[in-house]
Amino acid sequence: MSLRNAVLGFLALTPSTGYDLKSHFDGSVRQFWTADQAQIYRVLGQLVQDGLVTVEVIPQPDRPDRKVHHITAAGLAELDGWLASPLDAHTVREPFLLRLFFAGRLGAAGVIGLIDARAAAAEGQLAALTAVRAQQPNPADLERALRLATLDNGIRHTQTELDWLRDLRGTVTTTNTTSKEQER
Amino acid sequence: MSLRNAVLGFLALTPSTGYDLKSHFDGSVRQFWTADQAQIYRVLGQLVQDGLVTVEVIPQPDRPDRKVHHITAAGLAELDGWLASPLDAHTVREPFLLRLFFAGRLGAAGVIGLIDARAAAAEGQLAALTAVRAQQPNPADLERALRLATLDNGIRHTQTELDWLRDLRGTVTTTNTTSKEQER
DNA sequence: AGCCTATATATGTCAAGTCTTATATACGCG
DNA sequence: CGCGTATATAAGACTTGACATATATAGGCT
Repeated sequence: MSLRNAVLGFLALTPSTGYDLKSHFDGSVRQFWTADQAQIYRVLGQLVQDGLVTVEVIPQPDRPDRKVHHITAAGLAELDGWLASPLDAHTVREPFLLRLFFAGRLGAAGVIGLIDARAAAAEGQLAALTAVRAQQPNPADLERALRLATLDNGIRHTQTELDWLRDLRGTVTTTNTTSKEQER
Repeated sequence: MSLRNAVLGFLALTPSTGYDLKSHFDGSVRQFWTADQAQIYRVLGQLVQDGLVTVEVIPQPDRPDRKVHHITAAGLAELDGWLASPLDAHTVREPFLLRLFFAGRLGAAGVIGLIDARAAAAEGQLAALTAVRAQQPNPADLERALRLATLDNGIRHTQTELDWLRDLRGTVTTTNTTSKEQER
């Protein structure tokens, strides 16, 4: 359901083809939302049927015609309705935490391996995000400020994850040592 | 696919019925993983078919018989394989960030409303998590340390979210003021 | 010469998860 | 006395999303 609204959101910014939309998703919201290409086209079809979007066909000689989708007044209304609707408690899915929860079986060494792998991934992501962040100019308006904020959110949470991993690594080492000593 | 492994993980801790498993999911990993009751039963069926789990039927006079599921050696092997497998980059879904990305249309006042709603939810969650955390004894072994760590992860990220929201609130107010002054 | 990528849309299939309903009994609350 | 909750399992319908594949051309890389 959010994909539908996200597509409306992008179309409110600028009319786009399905192909364009896929680029927009991959380019600017990838870190907190992904969209499947096939799903985008299906959603566009629904939006047209529902009268929230109109299609302008731009013929191209060599390639498939561009079907540029424009948001309608009804579409904007639905978008605004979504933006202003109450927040629904969304169910988080963190596969890493799930694994960690059961990872005691691996023993301390195995857990350290998991932690380090996770930390490496987080370091990479932090580097990528800060690199993107460094290229951003100071936001001139609210819209840009918000987009920048979503980026900062990712950076802060990634940093928090790294901090937590560092502390956990220490704890696991200590706990393991203690446990070994108890065995003696 | 993770649900399958999580079920194996719980069964490795203690034999359980589908009903028990639902309670375990809701009770201890709810904050980072959810499981649908119907899905749990379907997964249990698959695990039995695959020989990773055996069923012990305990008749009950009044109620439906308890079908206690026990993990097999093959099941433990599969669990360990999962625990030690490389981490797959999981796609994050943050509906709030998606909304914020497009929320410029709402104007500063509307965005502040979104931020405050999110902050209220996060405050509530932080209170709930810290309350649970306060009841936990110091972990005696690795398994308990890891479970406590997943709780700490939630607390830290929730705190980070609150910090970010506070800063964002300030930024939105400032940006809005600047923008208004520019309009004059 | 062959392969990959980019541009552009579309269908088919499958897996996974969500929601609803069904069946049975017992206990506590108002 | 009815309603919700707890105990227990299970099937059905439905939605979403993920992945593969098809079509068509052009340009660049190896």
